[in-house]
Amino acid sequence: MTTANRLLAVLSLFTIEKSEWTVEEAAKEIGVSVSTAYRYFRDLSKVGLLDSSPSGKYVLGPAVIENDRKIRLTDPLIKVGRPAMQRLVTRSGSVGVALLCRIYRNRVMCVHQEARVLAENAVGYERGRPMPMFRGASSKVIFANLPSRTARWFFEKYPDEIAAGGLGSDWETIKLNLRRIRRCGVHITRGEVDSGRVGIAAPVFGPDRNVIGSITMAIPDSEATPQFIANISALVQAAAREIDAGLQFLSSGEVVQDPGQPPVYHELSGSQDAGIADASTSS
Amino acid sequence: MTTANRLLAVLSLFTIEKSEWTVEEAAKEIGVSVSTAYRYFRDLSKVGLLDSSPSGKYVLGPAVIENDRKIRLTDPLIKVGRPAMQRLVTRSGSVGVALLCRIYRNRVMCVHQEARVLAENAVGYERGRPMPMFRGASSKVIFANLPSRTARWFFEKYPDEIAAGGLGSDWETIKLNLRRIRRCGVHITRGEVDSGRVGIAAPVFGPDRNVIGSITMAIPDSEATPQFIANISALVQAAAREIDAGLQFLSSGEVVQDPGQPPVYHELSGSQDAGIADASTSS
DNA sequence: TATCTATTATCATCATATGAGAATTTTTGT
DNA sequence: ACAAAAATTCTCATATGATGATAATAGATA
Repeated sequence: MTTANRLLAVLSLFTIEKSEWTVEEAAKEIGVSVSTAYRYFRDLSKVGLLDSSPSGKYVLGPAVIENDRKIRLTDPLIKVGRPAMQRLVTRSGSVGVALLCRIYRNRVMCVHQEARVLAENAVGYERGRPMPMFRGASSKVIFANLPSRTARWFFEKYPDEIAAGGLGSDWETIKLNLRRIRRCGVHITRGEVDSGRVGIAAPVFGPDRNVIGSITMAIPDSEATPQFIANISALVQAAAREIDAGLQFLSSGEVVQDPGQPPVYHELSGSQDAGIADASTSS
Repeated sequence: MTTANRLLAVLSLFTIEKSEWTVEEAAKEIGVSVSTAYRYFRDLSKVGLLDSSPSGKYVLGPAVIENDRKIRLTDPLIKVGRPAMQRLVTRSGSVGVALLCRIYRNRVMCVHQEARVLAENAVGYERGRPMPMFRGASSKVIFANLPSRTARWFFEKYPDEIAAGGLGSDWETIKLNLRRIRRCGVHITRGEVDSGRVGIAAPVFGPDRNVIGSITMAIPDSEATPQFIANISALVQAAAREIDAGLQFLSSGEVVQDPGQPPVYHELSGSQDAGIADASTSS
């Protein structure tokens, strides 16, 4: 265990469950002397990542909020995704919320949301909340598009969670289900994350053509007629292709700007029907 | 320069202006060998604070977003402030946006916003954006309530910015202005941060009775009749006292819960008139 | 004021962070 | 698909500087 690792381990101690740490607690937990723990806390506090509340308790500091703004404004995926998501919401009649998710530590995390009214944004995929890889449209559509050996690795490690997600208990069945989702291009789930909500998700690929995340529309059950779902599915897929293209553009080109609606978006619209047909049967 | 400092310095390299760094750039900037820089980048990436985009560029990583959620859900100030701000917005007729700000590195930063409709939240005090200490109601009301020697220190260091903020050029004048704001209990500015917006701010004090931040209502110019401003001023002050009391309660008591509306809130309502009268003349 | 607690400073010792370069993996161009 | 280039990790000898015990100070509490 190296110095840098220990320092970052201290930062990782701060969780939702235990958000306040004393220096002595942390010292014991990390396995380091109190002197050293004080040094770590001092250095982390100096850059604002920690903040000392009275009585020797420490909590996460304001630099976390500042960094979050930095990432909101500069992160390539979010920068490319935002305008595409805004268009998606508008085209969907401003009902529901658009979610941009990405892979994070063997889980899936929402990194941006767009909606006309944030009022009813009480969606389970809250921004910044790591979610399981095998439940909900946003997650499953990512899982299905992982390289097969990666998916296999997940199966070895989390067979029970995968089964609980309804994807099958043996590798053959799972492989079949994943292929179906992959071929479909879009995946639809009902009430898996939020009861009364339908999720319609499409995978987002990085410049190297690997899945890096997904884009999802979550709409109320009441709106989810087959017709409407069909429309949304097409729109979600289109938005995903926009983002793919935008990322590709960013990684190749030099100029940083809103890529708008790249032409590639229309080229892929032919696969929509097949996708929707499969999607409506995959439940 | 210690190891921990260098590691954190790397993280601090990532700004809005330069959000992508190669290992070699960072190595040169920090003054460390490329080998070491790679170690730093690897360790930071391992915990998700950095993320490698293709072609050797690094950007801030998803752990930043996860940490932001942690702080939203656990930070004492935000936890206490949120319900008070929701009440404030409701009582204000749901026009405008409530801002919770705090001191951060000689500046003022918004850490939480509440509004009925986030649509028109295009407020200059964006969450996570460090703002000057001498412009806008949120900032000035904090500055005015700093310990006098701290205020003095700011004067020595930033005389021009203070003058630009309209607080005076010589220490005597400044001291007078600050005392007026302090006595007032609330401070009102018009169009200092966002044109067409009026800011009404009150200081927030920590358990040790030192200013730690402020709470502000930003309302459209069109709504800002003297009558309405008077009402809002009282509500903002009340919200500030709620937060004070909530923090005091948190630091003394053990149980963590929404403190609701502590009784102390009504005791201070008598000072509203004086505060408003002064405020409307301080412009 | 006096008594805790929290935090910083001091310093000798040795663990380990560092830098240069080789080796390996990944990406890019054709 | 292959070759060239870039990115990243690995290796290792050396001395830098991180560490822990203790003392000193600051700060809170009563």
